[in-house]
Amino acid sequence: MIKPTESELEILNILWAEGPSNVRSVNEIMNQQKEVGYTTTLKLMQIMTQKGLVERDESSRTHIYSAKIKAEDIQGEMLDKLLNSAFGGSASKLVLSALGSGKASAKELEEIKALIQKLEKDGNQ
Amino acid sequence: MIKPTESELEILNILWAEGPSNVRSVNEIMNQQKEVGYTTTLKLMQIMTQKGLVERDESSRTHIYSAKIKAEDIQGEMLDKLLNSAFGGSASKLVLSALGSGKASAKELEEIKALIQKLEKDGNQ
DNA sequence: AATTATCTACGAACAATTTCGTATAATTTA
DNA sequence: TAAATTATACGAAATTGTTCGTAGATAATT
Repeated sequence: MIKPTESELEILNILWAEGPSNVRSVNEIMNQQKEVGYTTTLKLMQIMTQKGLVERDESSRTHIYSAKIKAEDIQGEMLDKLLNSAFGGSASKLVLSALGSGKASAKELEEIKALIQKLEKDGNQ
Repeated sequence: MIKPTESELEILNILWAEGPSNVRSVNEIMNQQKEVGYTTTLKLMQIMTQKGLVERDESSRTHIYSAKIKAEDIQGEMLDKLLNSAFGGSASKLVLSALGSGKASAKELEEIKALIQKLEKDGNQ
């Protein structure tokens, strides 16, 4: 699978959140965080099309782009990379670090607990 | 805080694992994975010194480098970045993805469960 | 003491990524 | 319909990161 660069990932995130979009609206969302020229975003999205990261509907003048890869796939891959590059392969260290920062809500903690219980049950069979 | 590049992170990992080291030994460990010239590693470590990522003891001809930042700090920072760049800020999605890949042992799952319980308890007070 | 090995410093080539200017075409507005 | 706006395409500059060659100093070996 093709690995997106930093900027490409930003765009993918927008497409995942917003669904199929044109360059202008992607660029506007990008600009909420940092200033980026329109043609910069355009160029990136063109490159992403070439790489097969996004799909482009050219039926009208304003092209519509949509993410071609699933968020989960990239997430899993990047997580794996981080796991090995920064956490020495220890998933628990990573999880502990993630939970420790206090970013998960009570409901989310429940979800995680439920998954752990399931994993433990399956593991014992 | 300064964000290390890919290569710099590799070196930091070695320094975290091995403790204070000279360029040669870092380079040798690097070479176990991929071929890298000695001066390449040297240059990287010099740059890292400038950036303040490592500290250098110059008291003898062969300089000794040690990581200046804690593994936990970088880990937390990189995790945070990944969280926002690839998981839309949802810590639970990240954790679920990490646990789902089956990389955590039974003992690790217990650790995580214990932390969750602690978090839930603290949160209710 | 001369040769060889090992070390740092440093510039610069190379590569990947990001940014944007300019050209050109289509559409909308005045 | 002329002018202004809004698109895409594309080349190339700018930026960032990586790699390494060469020079010069110090230390070890013969």
